[in-house]
Amino acid sequence: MGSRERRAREKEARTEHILGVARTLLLKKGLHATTVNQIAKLAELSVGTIYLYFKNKEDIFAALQEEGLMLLNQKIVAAVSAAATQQDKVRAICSAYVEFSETQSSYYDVITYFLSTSEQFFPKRLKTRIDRIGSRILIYCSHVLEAGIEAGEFRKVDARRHTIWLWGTLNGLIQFRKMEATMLQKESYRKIVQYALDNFLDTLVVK
Amino acid sequence: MGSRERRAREKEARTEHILGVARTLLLKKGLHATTVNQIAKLAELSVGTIYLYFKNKEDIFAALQEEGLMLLNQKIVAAVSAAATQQDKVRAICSAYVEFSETQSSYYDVITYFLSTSEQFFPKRLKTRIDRIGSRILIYCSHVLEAGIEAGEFRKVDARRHTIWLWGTLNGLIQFRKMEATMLQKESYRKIVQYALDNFLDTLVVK
Amino acid sequence: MGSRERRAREKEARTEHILGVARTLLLKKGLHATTVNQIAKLAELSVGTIYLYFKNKEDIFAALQEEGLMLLNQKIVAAVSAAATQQDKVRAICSAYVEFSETQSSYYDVITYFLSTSEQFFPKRLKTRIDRIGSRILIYCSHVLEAGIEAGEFRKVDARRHTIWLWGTLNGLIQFRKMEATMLQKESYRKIVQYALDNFLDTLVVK
Amino acid sequence: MGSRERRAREKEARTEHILGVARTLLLKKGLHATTVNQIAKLAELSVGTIYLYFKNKEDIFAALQEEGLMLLNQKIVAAVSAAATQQDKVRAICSAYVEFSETQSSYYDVITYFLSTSEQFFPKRLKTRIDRIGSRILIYCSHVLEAGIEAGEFRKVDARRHTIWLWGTLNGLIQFRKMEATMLQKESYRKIVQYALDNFLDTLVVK
DNA sequence: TATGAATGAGTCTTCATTCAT
DNA sequence: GATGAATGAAGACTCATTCAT
Repeated sequence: MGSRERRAREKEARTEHILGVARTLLLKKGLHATTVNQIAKLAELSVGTIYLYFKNKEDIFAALQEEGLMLLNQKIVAAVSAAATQQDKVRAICSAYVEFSETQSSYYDVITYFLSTSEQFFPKRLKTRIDRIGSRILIYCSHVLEAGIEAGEFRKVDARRHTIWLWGTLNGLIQFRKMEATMLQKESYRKIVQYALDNFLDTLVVK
Repeated sequence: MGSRERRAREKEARTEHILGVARTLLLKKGLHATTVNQIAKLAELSVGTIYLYFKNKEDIFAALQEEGLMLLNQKIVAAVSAAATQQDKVRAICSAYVEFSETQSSYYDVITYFLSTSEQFFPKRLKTRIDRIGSRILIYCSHVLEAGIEAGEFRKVDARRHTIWLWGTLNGLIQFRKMEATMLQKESYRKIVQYALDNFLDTLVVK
Repeated sequence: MGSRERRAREKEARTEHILGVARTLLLKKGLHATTVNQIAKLAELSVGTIYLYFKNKEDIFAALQEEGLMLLNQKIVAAVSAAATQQDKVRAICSAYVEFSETQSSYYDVITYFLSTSEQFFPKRLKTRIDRIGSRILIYCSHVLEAGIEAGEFRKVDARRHTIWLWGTLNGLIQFRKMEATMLQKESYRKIVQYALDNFLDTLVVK
Repeated sequence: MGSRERRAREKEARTEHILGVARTLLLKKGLHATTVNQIAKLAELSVGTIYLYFKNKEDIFAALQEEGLMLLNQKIVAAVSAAATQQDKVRAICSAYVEFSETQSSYYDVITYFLSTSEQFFPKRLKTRIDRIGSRILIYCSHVLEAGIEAGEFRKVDARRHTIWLWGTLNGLIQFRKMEATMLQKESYRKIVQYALDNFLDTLVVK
């Protein structure tokens, strides 16, 4: 009987579908302005059905966030493995991150949306679960720097702090994308990121 | 007649008062949980009166943001003038910024709250007005770098880009404060900021 | 300024009005089937207005109950003072109680409705407040029996227990009114009450 | 073929099973909070199946009530047959009733739940069917009193009315159990029942 | 100017019932 | 017979905004 299997697959497909719609709405209208009724309508489902797949409105968005962080993690790991030198690995991380913020912009926005949403919406329970995934990524990137140091390719910096610095920088600069037209005066934020990365590597690479 | 004057002054005082209350509530409860009725009650005014001074709930929070940016601008200018060397001026900017984000955390949060809130809450009209104030600050900081370059104290970097890089970094790292307990593993984000600044200056200062 | 006064009076009138509508609906449809929307509609008010006068659906019905118990208390006290002999006072209590259950049947039903609604709907807080009013009535009735005993009109019974017995009996029998057509086979429950009271007094009065 | 038989037996067993679950839930959570989905889950059946055995949610609870009254009837008959004197038979009825209200409190509550629920939940059709079973119990008890009168053990009272009085009293007092902590001031309601019964028998027994 | 009672559309969530498989 | 996913009307409650006083 593939019936049970088919059911399971359909269930997952439906879940994905709802999540997709929710993501779209969240990013178009923001967290609070996105209502369950809207999600239902856009998903062409009844409200009740939404609640069959998710316990809560909260649950929907938490799922979205986890999904996003997982995906980011994968992208970074993949990018790093494809790179040869340690310096290239660092560049790869940045590219992966920036690219993720663009191609998966919906996910990226959801993540930062909640990063900056201090405990107001999410209960601690969900917050920490998500922070943990973030930590995993952080540790992974630190390892890359450490490897570079051990390989003699990088100077003996504080790997952890350097990583946090890099990450903060990326987050901060990516946020400026929304201001390309105004504050950046039409200069592509990507060029700024590239500029920052080059300078960052200057502090790191042994010459 | 000083009567008209007095009235104008009273009007402004009232406006300030409402804004103060709104800020308090916004930061305690978040944007959505702050209701006009609450503002009215805490301000010991009637709801109607609030609408006499502000067209909208939206308007209240936009005013809050402008106020905040103005204040930030002042702080930075003051900090810079107090510093002697160009390097100190840069350090002063950072301190001022981080301090502002802590001591005037209410204002800082309001600013970033909306910075990261893509057109969700504010109509474009308000957004650009705010970006413009941001630009002014940016330009001011660029001038400090340029002055340092001209003085031979700094290397011939791209002042504008270096400034944006710095600002992005600061913003990004300040956001991590919320994660001191989790992702930063109890390390003070301030130390991270210091670490980043030292490294940043390494890319800038002529040795 | 009678303005503030008038406001207060209007406010109370409105409250009464809502309570009246709520009572009507509660008794016609039961607690759960009575919705705030219905109350609003029947009261020709908007839902929001209902919530201006009552914090909760719960609050509405609690108010109803207290009102009812207060009224009952008054009726009993009045009836007792009008009676001459102790025996007459006891009869007066019963009459008052039964009459209350008929003429103020709405109130009576609300009271017993909640008496029998074990903590499911009301939080303890409200339950005990109401029980307290009930206790007051109970004590008052006990005093009548005690007075009769002291006057040598009644036998030396346990006044408190005799009172509870009487009250239980009345409650139990009044409940049968709903079954006049079926279980009582068309005999008026009032006659049954009369019969019970006569026999009850036989256990009490010194002959 | 025993097949048809077996099927009938299985059907009945299933019905009993559902009823059992429904009773459990009803008493744990109250009528309104008990949902058909819950019943299905606890019964390890699908919702659809529930609707195969019962037309309605209403139907389930009506069946529950009938079951309960049947059981009560049995208990009373059994208790009476075990008693020797007529007085003991009356005491036996009371004990049986009070005990039923305690040990089978689930059933008792269901019965009174709906007794006091004027046509709110049940359509007349169901109400009268239930009243009829109640009547049967009433008549049976009357017979006990009549037998006592005929035996010269009881005074020549109106057997029917005396029975209703007794029953009303029991019901009324049992309701007070919920108020042991408050209105009864920690005195066991059972003692009150005993007290009432003793006094009741005083009006009945020939001395 | 100032008030604050009133509005009502809109929020999240529940649940009895149906029906295709 | 049995399943359980899907429905959608209905529930309690909120809140930005208006307007008669």
